[in-house]
Amino acid sequence: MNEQKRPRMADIAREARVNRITVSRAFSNPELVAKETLERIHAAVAKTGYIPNQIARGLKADHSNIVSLVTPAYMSGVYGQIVEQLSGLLYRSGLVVNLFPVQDVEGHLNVVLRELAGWRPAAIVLFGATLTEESQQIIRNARMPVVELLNYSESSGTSSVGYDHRLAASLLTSHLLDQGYRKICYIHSARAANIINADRLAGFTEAIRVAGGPILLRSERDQTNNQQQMAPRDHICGIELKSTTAFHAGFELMGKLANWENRPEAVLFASDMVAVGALQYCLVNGIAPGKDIGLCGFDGIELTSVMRPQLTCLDFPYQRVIAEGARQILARATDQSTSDEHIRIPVAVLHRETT
Amino acid sequence: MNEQKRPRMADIAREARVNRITVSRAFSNPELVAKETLERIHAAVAKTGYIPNQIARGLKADHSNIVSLVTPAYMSGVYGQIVEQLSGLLYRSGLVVNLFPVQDVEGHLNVVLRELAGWRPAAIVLFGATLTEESQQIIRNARMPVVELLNYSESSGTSSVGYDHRLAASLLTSHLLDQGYRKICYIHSARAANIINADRLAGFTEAIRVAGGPILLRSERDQTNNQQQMAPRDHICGIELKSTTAFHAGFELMGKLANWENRPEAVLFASDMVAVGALQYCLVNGIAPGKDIGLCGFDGIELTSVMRPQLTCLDFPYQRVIAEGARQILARATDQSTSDEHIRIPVAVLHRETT
DNA sequence: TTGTAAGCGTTATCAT
DNA sequence: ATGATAACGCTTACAA
Repeated sequence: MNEQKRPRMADIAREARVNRITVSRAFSNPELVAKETLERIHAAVAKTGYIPNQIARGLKADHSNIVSLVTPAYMSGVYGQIVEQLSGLLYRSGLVVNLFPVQDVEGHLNVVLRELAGWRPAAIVLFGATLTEESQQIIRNARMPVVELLNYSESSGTSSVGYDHRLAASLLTSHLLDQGYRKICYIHSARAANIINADRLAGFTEAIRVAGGPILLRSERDQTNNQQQMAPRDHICGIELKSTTAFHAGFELMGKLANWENRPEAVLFASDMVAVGALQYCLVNGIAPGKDIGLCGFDGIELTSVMRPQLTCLDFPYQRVIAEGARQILARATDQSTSDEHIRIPVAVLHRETT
Repeated sequence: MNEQKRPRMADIAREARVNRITVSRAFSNPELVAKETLERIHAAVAKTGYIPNQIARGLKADHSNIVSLVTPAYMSGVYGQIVEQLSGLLYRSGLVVNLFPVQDVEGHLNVVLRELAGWRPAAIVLFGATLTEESQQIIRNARMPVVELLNYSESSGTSSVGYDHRLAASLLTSHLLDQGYRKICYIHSARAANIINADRLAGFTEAIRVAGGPILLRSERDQTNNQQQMAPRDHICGIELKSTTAFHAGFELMGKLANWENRPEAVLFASDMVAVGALQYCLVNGIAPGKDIGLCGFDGIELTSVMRPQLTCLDFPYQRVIAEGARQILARATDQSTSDEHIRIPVAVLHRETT
């Protein structure tokens, strides 16, 4: 396979009886090349199936039209939509998006970051990754524009568009308290290699503390065959979940919560998918969400409004993240000197039927 | 911003008082470098924040450890899981995965393909893209290993691991017929720039024809504010849906189907998400799936088993796609001479409660 | 409008 | 164990 050698620019040049540089120009500045010459070149390209070597091009140019997004390996909910639309917008501006999925594994982020930076993309876009000191070093050393999306941060050296997840969690928790719920359980991922998760947890505990409530931690590492019984007064419950079974995890977890001696009055879920699973459990088992128990999602993926009763969650205008994000990326990819900008997207509680 | 120049290998060499080539070796063959020298080099790297330029490296080496996946811009259901796990497996073999999302827009695939091929990845992985003659040309000219995932194909020049979507659709349709359903409606995306969708449609019509039924086409371009009323005897209904509103689309479409004069006895959905939306409509509106109407999903995303009643769909062992896919990619990325291989993953109908 | 010369940052090959 | 030299395929700067 692949016996024949790949054609190079020199081959096109010979074929079209011009200098290599003219072929180069035909690609980058066709308006500078005579129409007839252009045609010969195009013919030669078509005939040989020439594909310009971006690597060689990049070596000289030291920039590319690729925007690299660093994302969680499993892109659930809003992530997928944001990537889809962002990619569409940037494409229209001549940029090609590529994603580097990061495993939730020690060190993977740094490996990816280093590799990616070595390819000198036009810009690096981060999706709620937790940046260790080392990660930040890498980013700084890369000396290329970095935009953080989804979480609002004021860290210098990177721009950001997103909302304050701490505040958001706090708002949702306060909402539950306002509705009269007292014993509130927070369900989040126990493996929180993600700044967003950490911020949300902080927001929850803060709101509970402000309300004078005790915070009782519990981490359930394996919710399928767990030995430990949950204690009746737990407020916070971290579950270690495979992202690919979030719905089931929510379903099963709700089963346990419902059977606690001292069942929580409301549950706040850091993941909409887990929340939907839990909602479904309630529906099947005759527990009326919004009456018998309060259920609250987070970002507000599409499903939260398709399910009946509809899940209370955040009113999060993620379209603004896309629009502002695209604008920032474009500006920074084009003009390296653009300075940092931090845009906070406002969120509110979308009070629906489950609370 | 980014004032200072990025350090290069020569800078490290000077700093560590060695030749450039020794620095190079320190990265690629550290065992050939004296321990002490290695330390000086590492110190210099740490001090300057040097990041090897993959572009320059690639120019000389003409290969990289990057595997590029060409995926739909919005990765729903199983796609996401496959990418996540595949990326994990390949990472353990020293390969870094990056995704190129393709918009469902004329020509975008070819733009992406050409760009991507120019970066000379170790392998190209295709996710159910419809390859035009031009796309195939590009792939052939790229002269690099190509693996098609998710759809079984026997096209030469690329390996493949997947199932036969035509057969699958046919199986599901036959299942519905076997259950006694006669008036069966098939709901699929009207914009089918995707070989998978085309195959599924073919499988459905084939099964209906074999059973002696008439095929009645209808394409509904805009299901939110459509002028045309659907005809009562339609068998096939293509809906043009924004991928980000699949659940709602299913919900609303089911509302229409349910109110046809001559309501279909069963509905086969090419998208699980649309199917779940439809199921939810039935639940809310007192239509009993499996009794009043047959509902059938496709791939079998997690939700199909969390919803009650559980959705009938395919029993699709996608883990095998991941395992076999990773094996093939690895073999081809490592050894360019590996020959084509076509693996057909068997599927069966998972008869559940909605049929 | 087209061409010449030089060099982008790395590694393969061959020395020492 | 380390070094010198010559590429890799393209583009920038300048020249004609």
